[in-house]
Amino acid sequence: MQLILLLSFVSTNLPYMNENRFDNKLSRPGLAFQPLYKQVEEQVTQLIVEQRWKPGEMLPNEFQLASEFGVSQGTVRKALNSLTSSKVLTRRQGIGTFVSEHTGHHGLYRFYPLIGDGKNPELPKAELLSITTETASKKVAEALALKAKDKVIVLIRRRILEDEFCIAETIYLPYKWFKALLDEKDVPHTLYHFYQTNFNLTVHTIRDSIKAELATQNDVDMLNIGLGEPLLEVTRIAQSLNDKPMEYRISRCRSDKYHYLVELN
Amino acid sequence: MQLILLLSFVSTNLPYMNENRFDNKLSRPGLAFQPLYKQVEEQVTQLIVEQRWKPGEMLPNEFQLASEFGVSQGTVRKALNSLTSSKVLTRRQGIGTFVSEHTGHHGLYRFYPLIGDGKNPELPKAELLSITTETASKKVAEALALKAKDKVIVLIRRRILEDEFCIAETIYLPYKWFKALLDEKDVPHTLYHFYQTNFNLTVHTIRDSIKAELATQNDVDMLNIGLGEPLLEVTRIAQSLNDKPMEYRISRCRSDKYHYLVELN
DNA sequence: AAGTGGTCTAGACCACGGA
DNA sequence: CCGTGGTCTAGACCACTTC
Repeated sequence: MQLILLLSFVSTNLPYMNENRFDNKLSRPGLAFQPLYKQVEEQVTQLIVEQRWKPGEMLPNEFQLASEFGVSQGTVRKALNSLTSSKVLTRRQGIGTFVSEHTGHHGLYRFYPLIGDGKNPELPKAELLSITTETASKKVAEALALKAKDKVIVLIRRRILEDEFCIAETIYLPYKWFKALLDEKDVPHTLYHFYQTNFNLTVHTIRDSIKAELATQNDVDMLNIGLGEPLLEVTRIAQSLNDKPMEYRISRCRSDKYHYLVELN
Repeated sequence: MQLILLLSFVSTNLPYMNENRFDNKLSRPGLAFQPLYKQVEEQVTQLIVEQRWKPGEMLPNEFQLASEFGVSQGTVRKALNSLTSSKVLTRRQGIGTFVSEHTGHHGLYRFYPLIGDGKNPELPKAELLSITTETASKKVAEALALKAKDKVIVLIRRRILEDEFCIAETIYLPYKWFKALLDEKDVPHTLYHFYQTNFNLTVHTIRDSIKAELATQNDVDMLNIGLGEPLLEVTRIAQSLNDKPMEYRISRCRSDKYHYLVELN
């Protein structure tokens, strides 16, 4: 009898996977069920996408979020730590939890793997040569998950390290998200931070395919190198926080003094 | 035996950061203090290095490990999950926790980023051309953290994908750890699994530097390609579980039909 | 001193896989 | 059926930062 009473008390209080739980905004029954902490992760990500918290802003503390989502503080913590390990959030003891900014040497560098031989990583400057609008080619449309005749904005840049051209880049952006870019007067060197602050599009993951190529006449003109010299061609698809492709870029990189660096574990 | 010794060092049931804790083998006072779960991570890693559990073997369950290390089950769980995310362990619900094996498509692939264009990842076969012993050059000694005149074992291989040579590799291994390799009759295609099972050396992290190069006469002979064609040269340093460099390799890869793939997040 | 995230513990129940 | 890891909660204390 005591056992029964105890059980009924527990189930009203806050049981794990109680039926009441399914009335909660967070929980779903059946096959599509996700653990609560994953649901919290998704909710928080969605709220960032919706700009409830902007990059650099501080989130409420764990207990406030816990009561908002109707879960315990420990579950919120697990979700926040998971988002921290995927670089969406930054946590600082004694301070708070912040939406990561793609700025400085922490967040940005990891997507700039081209290093001068024997040197420390350094962010190159960029010289913007043109901004145009085109109809996406088949390859570009596929990479950006666009329809056949969708428009894209095309940027052509040269990147400069130590007063020397090192990379020639062609960048394709979906017109539907980036059309305001055409009116922009000053497109900065650090595009990913610019995307984040001006278009609310944060680069979350990238996929680089690397090939070796010979310098064409165009490369010679762009990079001031000899015809037929070997170059690294890096083809990149960048995905946003909600896993939609947001940038397609082809970078042709001098390889005589620079190398592409990867660390895996 | 180790278990008994370890248990004898463990002080009684302990509160968090109690003074008694500092008598525990796991805890250290002062500046070098590490959280308990990190200490458990290090201990478990060390025990794997010492072969208390071999690759593929199952560890004791969380409660047994907890009592052995004198911490709570939750702390052990945090340590085991962390080691799982760094690919040292593999956990399967309902089964147990295992030391990761560098085999099959799960553990091995992540270190083979060369993909046929438009194809799915596939492990290449290898043709071993020579095994020799040399004195390490300055560059090799530096990469492998060896003394000036230490010896290294040098393997030269060609790798084959779909009946075609795609990579020419030169591999340098510290003689002190790999000397038994000289007596080996059958060196298999999958070296990292071989290192793990025969030499108790598990590749944990790699660092690849990628450059574009022109095919030399040697490349022409090795890969059956045209002189002056562009190649990817991948220079790799592989580190073991205890972060010591264990392999230095230079791979010259055909780039006409293959590309090197990186995903970052 | 107050507030934050970080660590640690304890205990409950669930889901999976094998006997 | 049992044992495993997975999820969730609750509550304690520690360490860092700012005021």
